[in-house]
Amino acid sequence: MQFSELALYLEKLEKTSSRLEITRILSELFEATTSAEVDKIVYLSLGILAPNYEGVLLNLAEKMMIRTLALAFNKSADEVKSLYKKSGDLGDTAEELSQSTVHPSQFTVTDVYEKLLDIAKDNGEGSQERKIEMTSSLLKNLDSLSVRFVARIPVGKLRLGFSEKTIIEALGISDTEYNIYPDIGHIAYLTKTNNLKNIKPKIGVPVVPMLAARLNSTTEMVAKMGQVSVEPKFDGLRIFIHFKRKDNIVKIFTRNMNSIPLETFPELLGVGKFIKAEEVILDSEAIGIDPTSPRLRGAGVFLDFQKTIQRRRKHNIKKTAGEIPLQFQIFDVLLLNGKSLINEPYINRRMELEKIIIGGSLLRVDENTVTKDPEIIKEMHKKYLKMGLEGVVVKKANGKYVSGRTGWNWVKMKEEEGQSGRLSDTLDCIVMGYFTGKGKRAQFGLGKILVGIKDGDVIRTLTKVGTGLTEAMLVEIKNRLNKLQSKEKPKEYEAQKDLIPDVWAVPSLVIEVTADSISKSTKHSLGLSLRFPRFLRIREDKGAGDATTLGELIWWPYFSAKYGLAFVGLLLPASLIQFFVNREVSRYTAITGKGIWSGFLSLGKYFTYPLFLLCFVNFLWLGGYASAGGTALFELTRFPLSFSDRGGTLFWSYILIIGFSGIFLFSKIIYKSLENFMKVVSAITVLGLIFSAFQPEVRVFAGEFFKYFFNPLSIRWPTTWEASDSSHLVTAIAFAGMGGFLNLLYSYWMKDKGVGMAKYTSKVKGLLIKEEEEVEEEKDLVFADTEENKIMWKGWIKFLNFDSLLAVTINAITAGLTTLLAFAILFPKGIFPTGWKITVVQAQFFESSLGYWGRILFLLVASAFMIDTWVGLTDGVARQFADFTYKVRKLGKSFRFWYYFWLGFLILTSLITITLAQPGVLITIIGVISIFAFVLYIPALWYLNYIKLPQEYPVFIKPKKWESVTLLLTWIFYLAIAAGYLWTVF
DNA sequence: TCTGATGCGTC
DNA sequence: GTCGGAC
DNA sequence: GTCCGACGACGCATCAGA
Repeated sequence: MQFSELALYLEKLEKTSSRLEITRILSELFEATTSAEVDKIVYLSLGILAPNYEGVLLNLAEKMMIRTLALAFNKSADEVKSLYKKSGDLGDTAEELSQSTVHPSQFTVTDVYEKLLDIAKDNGEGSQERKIEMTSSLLKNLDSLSVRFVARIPVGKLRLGFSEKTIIEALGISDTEYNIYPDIGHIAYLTKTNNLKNIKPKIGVPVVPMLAARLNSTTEMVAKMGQVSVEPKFDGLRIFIHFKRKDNIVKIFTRNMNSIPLETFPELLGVGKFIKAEEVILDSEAIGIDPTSPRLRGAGVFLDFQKTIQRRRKHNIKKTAGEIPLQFQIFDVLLLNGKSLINEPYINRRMELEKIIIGGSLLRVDENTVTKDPEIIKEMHKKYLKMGLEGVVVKKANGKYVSGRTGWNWVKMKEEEGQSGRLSDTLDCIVMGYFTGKGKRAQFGLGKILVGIKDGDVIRTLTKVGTGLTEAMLVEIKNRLNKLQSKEKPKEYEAQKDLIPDVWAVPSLVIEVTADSISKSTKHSLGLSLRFPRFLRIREDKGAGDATTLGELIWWPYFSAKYGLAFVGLLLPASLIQFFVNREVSRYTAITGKGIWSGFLSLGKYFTYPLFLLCFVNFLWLGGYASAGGTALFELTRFPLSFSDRGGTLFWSYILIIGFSGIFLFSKIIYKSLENFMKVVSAITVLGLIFSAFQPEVRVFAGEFFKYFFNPLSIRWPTTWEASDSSHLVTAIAFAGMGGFLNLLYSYWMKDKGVGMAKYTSKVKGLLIKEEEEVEEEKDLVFADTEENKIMWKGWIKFLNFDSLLAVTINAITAGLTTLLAFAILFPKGIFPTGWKITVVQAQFFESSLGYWGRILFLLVASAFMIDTWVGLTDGVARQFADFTYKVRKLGKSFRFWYYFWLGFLILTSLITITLAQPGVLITIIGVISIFAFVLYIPALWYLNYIKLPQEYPVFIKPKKWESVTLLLTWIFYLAIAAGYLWTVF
């Protein structure tokens, strides 16, 4: 057949949209074809030269075709490009160009096919030029209509409205043969020559894979499929393994029926050792495993898709295979010892699988749950998401292996019911410009849009979006953007050169976008991008100034990361400034030997009573620390299995609280045991954080990070501000250096440490420790103005400064490191921890550097850290309260009585309050109140230490002038924060 | 020998 | 991979 | 429900050209 004749058919096909009509025309075409050419016609009309698994590639596509057309029709590449922009189709462009030239010779279909095959075969040095020349001479010798279609073939876009399925229908056959012998050209040939007979899957020939439809309602699943098998969905590569023991044949195919050379996955060379059968075809998902993780019962820790895909390579295989070992999650068997299992019910196929697979670190049969209960599907879905997997695949229990996505046999579910993407929040992005569409989209003049996010004053590209747009929306957006059109790139935009849209738009239009996850990007100027982005809607209510900023993309586990770099600059001053408060608190105790509340009380009840009330309310919520520890333990143990996050957290929190309350009973000097325990826990935490921070993936971010860390002046505030944001920010500032009422605890720890005059007062001991002498209220210990005392005083002050500075510095370091890690690890992955998840997510810091055991270690340390904080606070607060009540009302009870009274009260309160809210919320309450506490009591500290005590004690204890200046500045700092907070909230 | 452009294939 | 349009 | 064709990010391979 002359190619020109085929072209007439193709033109007719292109014009018709009805599939019935297309099918009719195709059968007419096949009727008119000889059996010798039918395969070539089929291939060419699909834009291919051979079935995928033969790996015939032209290596000539869009850009090269533009050059080809320029060469063939004597135009400049720019001229071709601009025509292409307009038509959106290189075939149409080629046709248009070819009309002005003569086409001397004619080619048959076979001629064209063979010439293209020659082009495909060429490679090596100079091949690009030769390919272009060959293609160009082919086009020059065809009539214009043929040129249209031949030019489209290399680009792989025939746009005729049909593909394999329709061809099969046109051939008048069922798809069963094609599905197990997916060479459409050969099938057409066999049909034409009446040789198509029943065949079965064959080793070395791929099977068209069965795909999962999507549904995110579990009840619908059960309604459609009845009894189902629920299985994890891994984020790896779909791999078919063909194995024949005789001659040790191993062949591998992908989802698209491409064959992969066995050298790519050397671990499969010896796969026969793990298969108890002579001959099998297995369906599986290959997924990379973290080689540093221990393999518990053979199972490893999964790497993400980006890592796994690196295994698909030709070079450096050995090294990469060591870094990214693959685990094959097997879930189906299609051929077993010569018998096709395709028509067996799924459950039976699985039973066979379990018999023949020797599970280990190479092959593993997916775990599954057979059920009819939508709730159980939901539970499994939740569980697998928690394990870091993609979701679930739900399979009809008695379904056959049906190639393609037809019917409700396999169903996948990624996101929660009712959600549109797996990202926890949708993003509001600024539309930076648009690209003219290709093919069908060309008529709308817009095919996709370039979208970005504000990063300070600059707007950086995040992703292109082209899916999710209806045709009406294409038009709508185009019209809007034309009004916002800008000849040049707006100067606040930053975009790399292969991301220049056809039309720039001034920042104004905001759209809502969703996606599955956030990935690191080298292509987009933001350094991040979206996996599977899709358009949701135009945000009519938002202008460019309201769009999501870079800072809003993360939520620092310690309340700060939500503002990303914008917050970082505040961190260092916020942690260090508390030094001045700590120092005054401890100074008072060192001089008088008394707790700080005694000092406040000496100032009068009208000041102290309200302050105490505030303090009292504040510490009702300290159970938040215990429940944060509980979250970590629940995550670690996953026990009790059936409990929700909340239930499990409460369960472990109660165990922790009750367990650790023992310290109060048995400890000789409570402060000592707390501090020793804390030392160990802190050391592990800090070392782990430092170690994690030195991992290469974190180091990359360090430069950028520290620039902001040490230069608070470069803080860029997020443009949107919600009341809850203010609370988080204020809390972060308060906690950066352990602030608010917590600073007052210093006084009591100093007392127990016996610093200064406190060494002459008694210490609080455990309830069950026999006490020779009752702990009493402190005596008034005033020392004389002697040279000896002066020297002693200098020593105390040195110690106080050192101790306070040490505490503040450690806080600053941990806070800084955690922010860095959040920025480097959580941010790129798009993990925004909230509520119960805060502690758990931080485990990823350790996991990223120390692997599986790092995670375990972190969760253990985190729970220890949190419960220890709770114990420490409960003890300290009980003393504050006891100090206060003992002094205020002489009820005839001892200090020790009041201490244990408040201890009991606080433990009880913790047990109750942790049921009311998540740990994050509880801790936020403490943080916000703390800021106001500073404003109230810093002046009181000043009065006590700078005015009152110098009147009663020797003059040498009077602080220096500049010290009162630092205290004043500190007070102003907190005053400003508190005022700012009130201002944004109200 | 390195880098950018282009193509192809995975999800 | 996601999504919308045509049938 | 089915099929088709718009569109996404990103990793590796190859070739051209500095």
